[in-house]
Amino acid sequence: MLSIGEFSKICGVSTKTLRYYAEIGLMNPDEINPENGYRYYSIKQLKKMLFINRLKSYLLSLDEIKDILEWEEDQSEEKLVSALLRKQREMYEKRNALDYTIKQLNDDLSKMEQGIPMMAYLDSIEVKLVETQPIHILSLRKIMTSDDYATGYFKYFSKLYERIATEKLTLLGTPMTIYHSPEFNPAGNDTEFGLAVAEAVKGTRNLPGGLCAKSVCKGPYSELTAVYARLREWVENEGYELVSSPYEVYVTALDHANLPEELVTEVFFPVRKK
Amino acid sequence: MLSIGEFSKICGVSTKTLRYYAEIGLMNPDEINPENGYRYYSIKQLKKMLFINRLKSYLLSLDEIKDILEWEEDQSEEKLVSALLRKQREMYEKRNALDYTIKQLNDDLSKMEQGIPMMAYLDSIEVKLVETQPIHILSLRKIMTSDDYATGYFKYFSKLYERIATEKLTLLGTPMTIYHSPEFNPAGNDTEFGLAVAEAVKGTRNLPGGLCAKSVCKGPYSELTAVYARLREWVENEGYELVSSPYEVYVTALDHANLPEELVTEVFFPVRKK
DNA sequence: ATACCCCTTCCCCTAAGGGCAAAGTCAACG
DNA sequence: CGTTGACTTTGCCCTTAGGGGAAGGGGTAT
Repeated sequence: MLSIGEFSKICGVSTKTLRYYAEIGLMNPDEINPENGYRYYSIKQLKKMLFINRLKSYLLSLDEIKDILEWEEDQSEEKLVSALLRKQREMYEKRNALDYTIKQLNDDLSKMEQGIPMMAYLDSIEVKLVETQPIHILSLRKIMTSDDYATGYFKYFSKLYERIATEKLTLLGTPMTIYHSPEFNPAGNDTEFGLAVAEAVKGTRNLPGGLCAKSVCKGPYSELTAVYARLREWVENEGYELVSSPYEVYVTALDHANLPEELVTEVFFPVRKK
Repeated sequence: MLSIGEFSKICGVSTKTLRYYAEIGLMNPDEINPENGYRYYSIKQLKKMLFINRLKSYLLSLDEIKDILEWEEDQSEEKLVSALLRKQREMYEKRNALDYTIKQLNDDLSKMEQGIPMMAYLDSIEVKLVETQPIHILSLRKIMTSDDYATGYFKYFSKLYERIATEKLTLLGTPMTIYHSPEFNPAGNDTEFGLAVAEAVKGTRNLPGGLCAKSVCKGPYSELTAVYARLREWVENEGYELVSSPYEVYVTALDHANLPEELVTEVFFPVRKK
């Protein structure tokens, strides 16, 4: 039997960590002296500890590792493989995200080398005042998190397209979303997915027309907030005020064929003169 | 002026976050109504918020961002660039680490496909009983964290080599480290860097010889713990006990020329029969 | 005046432990 | 046998960047 200190030294895990693992039930010492509470670990547990460390290095949480250790024996093999394959996918996604961020950072750095301030692109976002016509939209209203936004986009617009097809409605224009949430909430925002149609049937509602401040966002959706900020600034500077929820029109669909750099999104802020 | 909700919606930042940023002094609302405590943000702050978000996307901590915002104006430009270059380096390192982990994971997965359990390699680590001779070592004892281990390795062995050169001592064998810490501590471990020399001068100490369990670790240092565990297991199974601190001998130096896969490290556990 | 939404502060929660303190225990040395 | 120093225990607070929810007060449109 090994004292906690010896065990710690051999596996390269702090005693603090070992006590924590005992606390959360991930790995209990093989024996605890009932008189003084001293923890003693067996040689066999060294291997278990190394296994835990290996899983940790693959970015599994302690909870996930605990599950894996509890399967043990019966069908542990294939379940472990499937868990690792899941992590593998996560790691590839993580690497793609990291690569994208590095690319963005390099873009900004090369701009700064040319003396262009990082946020200069904001001032070059153009705003136009337009008059929109009232339309009928067939819509679905859902609470969406930004994470599964892409999934939801496909799912709900597919549903809407299906209805248009089965009910033989006349589609006008491209998909749009309207943001009803009074504030941004990472847990989910009140989002309306809509398609303009010629007919007014049940399930459609009227989207009133009127004066709008409009900008076009070319690029990934992550740059939309900049467009929002610029529009809001313009509204203020020109002496207008918002009258209802802003909405976006997707000129190019989010599709596997489109690179995020090629996306075109129009943003509308319904306004009136103050 | 924008209420916290409007501001939140436009920048895509939750009100919770905005209150938190005010709390830590990262971004205070431009105006607070003294009667009801309502926060009001100006249009100008939209740009600041977007800047903060951009820096956050580059993995800067809120503390680092706060520093950057406080430089503002004077030499902010070059300091910002240098901070971003530092982050760029960190991100490249992070990507390399991620790539390495992915590779390891893929190795394990392909082993498992062949029906080889993940931790099987442990049992194939060979242990030999050897008799070592007492030697003199010129050494330096330091508290080292595993992070700056590589740096320290170069630094301290360089110092020792320098002394050997200036004092014209006779170098015997390759560098070694001895682990004195009674337990593993992530904040730093009591590590002795030593070089065997023929002469006994001041600054050298005697490293007693004797019976040792010995294993060889081929590969990166992260696999050393497995060797430690295997050695400890062997010591137990064969009825020996540890008599002093284990030590490692670096057969191939950690050098830019060597890939981690090519490193060879001998691990010695001084033992005696129980 | 009411209803409903919006805003405030306050407190607890996260993952994976680290730091520190007070107190108890063990083993070795004299 | 006693003491010292090393080792271990529990307990409490701290970390990042906020999220969740409660309790209470304010704002405004009807």
